[in-house]
Amino acid sequence: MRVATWNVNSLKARQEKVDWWLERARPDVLLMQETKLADDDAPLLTFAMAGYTLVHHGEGRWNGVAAAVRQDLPVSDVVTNFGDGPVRDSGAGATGLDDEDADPLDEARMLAIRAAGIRLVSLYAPNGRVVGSPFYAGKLRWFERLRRWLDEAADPDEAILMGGDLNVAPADDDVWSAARAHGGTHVSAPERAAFRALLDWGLVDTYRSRRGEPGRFTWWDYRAGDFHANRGMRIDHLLASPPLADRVIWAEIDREARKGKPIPSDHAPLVIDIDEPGTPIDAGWEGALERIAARTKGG
DNA sequence: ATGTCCCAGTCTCTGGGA
Repeated sequence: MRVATWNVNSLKARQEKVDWWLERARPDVLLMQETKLADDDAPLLTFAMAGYTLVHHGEGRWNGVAAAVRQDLPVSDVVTNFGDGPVRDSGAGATGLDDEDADPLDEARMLAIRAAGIRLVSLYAPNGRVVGSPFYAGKLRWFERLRRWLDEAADPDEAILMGGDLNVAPADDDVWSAARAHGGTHVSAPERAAFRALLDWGLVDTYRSRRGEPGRFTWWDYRAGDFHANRGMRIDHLLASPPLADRVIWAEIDREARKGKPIPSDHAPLVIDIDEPGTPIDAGWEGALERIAARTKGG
């Protein structure tokens, strides 16, 4: 079982890159964020042609979360926006987040489904902009709502996998420079406490549980050659409940997807393989590609 | 380096967000 999460920074602009990556990595499930599409514009046919069912929760110009699931895996139990009702339309006429009444809990940032016996959640946490700003306060409120949803609607003894752009670098090893992180967000103590509250509930940071090295990031600013200088942050995560976390045999960030033309997203996909305990762990990405190709061929 | 990319509307440029 291969699951990935990727902030695509506009699914419309990135369709070709996403198609390429689905072919490259052949995930069973790809969780996506920042699709920037209304549900009516979700490219269901394009994903169907690639062999995937697309479940989409969007609002238009901003945000938007989705899950692409291998076509032969039935999808059930769809929940959007923590079950709190419809999000607001950010399309024509909307003023965006500058609206004083804007609340990230009214935005398309959460989608849960069940597939392959796993509860899968695609999450796009608010950016927060500047520590102490109303947007930062909204970010922390959103994390409180996420934790409450876990408390009320989920169970750490079941198979649950939460993936997404959480816009938090959990530790200093997860950022090129904690002192220079933009606006001080993503690394502040309250944000890291909000992340830890998810671990306290019972979730495991699957990437960190399998990969100890510092300086491995999922996001790099487009500007100033930050990607090539590896000035980035590890802010996209796959958090698993213990029954799943114990079976994670491999975790990787695919930097290849952040390179080349057409212009990629500013995030790279994070991917994990879940298999029987004791399955040998391949050294790197190419080995994992070979493993998935062999399994695909063998049925 | 105020550095780049996305989007929609004001529409071949601008402004907001990341």
